[in-house]
Amino acid sequence: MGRAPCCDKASVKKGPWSPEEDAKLKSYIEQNGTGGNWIALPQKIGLKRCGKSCRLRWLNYLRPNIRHGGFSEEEDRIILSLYISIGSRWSIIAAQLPGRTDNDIKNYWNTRLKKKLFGKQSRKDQRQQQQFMRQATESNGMKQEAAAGDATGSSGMPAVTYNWHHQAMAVPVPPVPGTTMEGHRIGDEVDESIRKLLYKLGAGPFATLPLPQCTPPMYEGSPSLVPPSCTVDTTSLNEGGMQASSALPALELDQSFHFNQVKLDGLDCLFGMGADQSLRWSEVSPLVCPNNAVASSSQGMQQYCLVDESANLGMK
DNA sequence: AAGTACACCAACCGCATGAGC
DNA sequence: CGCTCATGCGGTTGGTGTACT
Repeated sequence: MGRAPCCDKASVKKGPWSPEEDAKLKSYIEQNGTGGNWIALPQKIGLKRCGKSCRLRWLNYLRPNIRHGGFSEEEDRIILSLYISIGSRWSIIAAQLPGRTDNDIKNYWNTRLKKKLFGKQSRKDQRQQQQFMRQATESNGMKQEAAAGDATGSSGMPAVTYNWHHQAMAVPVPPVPGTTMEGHRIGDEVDESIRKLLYKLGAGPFATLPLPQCTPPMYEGSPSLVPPSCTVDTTSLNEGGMQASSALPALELDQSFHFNQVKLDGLDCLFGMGADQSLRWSEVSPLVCPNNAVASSSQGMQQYCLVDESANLGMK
């Protein structure tokens, strides 16, 4: 026995929204709000749409201050950082990017960012790269430094490539750790309720954005480099195991990492586990941890410093 | 020029959860 | 305490436009 449908599918219109429908929905909500009942809303305004569909349309397109497309490097970085710490919880990630919707971020991740990160270039990107290389060849006789110079992405040229392997190293490191393009620390933007939600959801110590806290593999056990409560030696991940220092309750840590292991399926290579070992922490770190871009990679120990948020949240 | 492949993204679907009764 | 219903969320699909062969 299946679940009862949320609306009568036979009498409900599906597919793309027309401008008239958009206008109806938008003007009604702007004047009256949703009334706390999405199911009843389409009937009230004479739309032959499912309530869920109305809600989605409003949240993703009609709501004020929605931005589409044109993700910045900074946004890329935030998305990646959050994805690494909490997985595919797009609504939470979206909450950190004003004007972005979870659907937008999800689409962006699935269609572009993932490829960018794992080195699979889209044809568009390949073309951009080829075009650039042609131009460079024509004008400069293929001078290497010309390409390297533009790789920063700061000149109006398309970045030399969107291939993550190149770009990660090319991403300019912001002057202030964890600073967004508007000059706010990301941590400052985190709504308290979201923090609580993250904690509740099992993100636990991950509830703090990793940007300011993560430490590159060059760390070799110096306590002075470790922010308070707990650390995780991810070298054990390479052995298929997980160990934690005593400061973090083992169960919680296990759950957190179980969650992340599941959710991060496909990100294995970030930890040197994947078949494609071409991605190294030194390449990832500038993107994930701009403040720690120093990473000289080869020492093997990937150290995440986890801040116990529970005290901050008044949960202890 | 036509057919095919690919990229992108809007929208749908179904599950999980919480609120209300 | 259990049921029902509405909402929110993440995964997936389908349509459309564009590039390639």
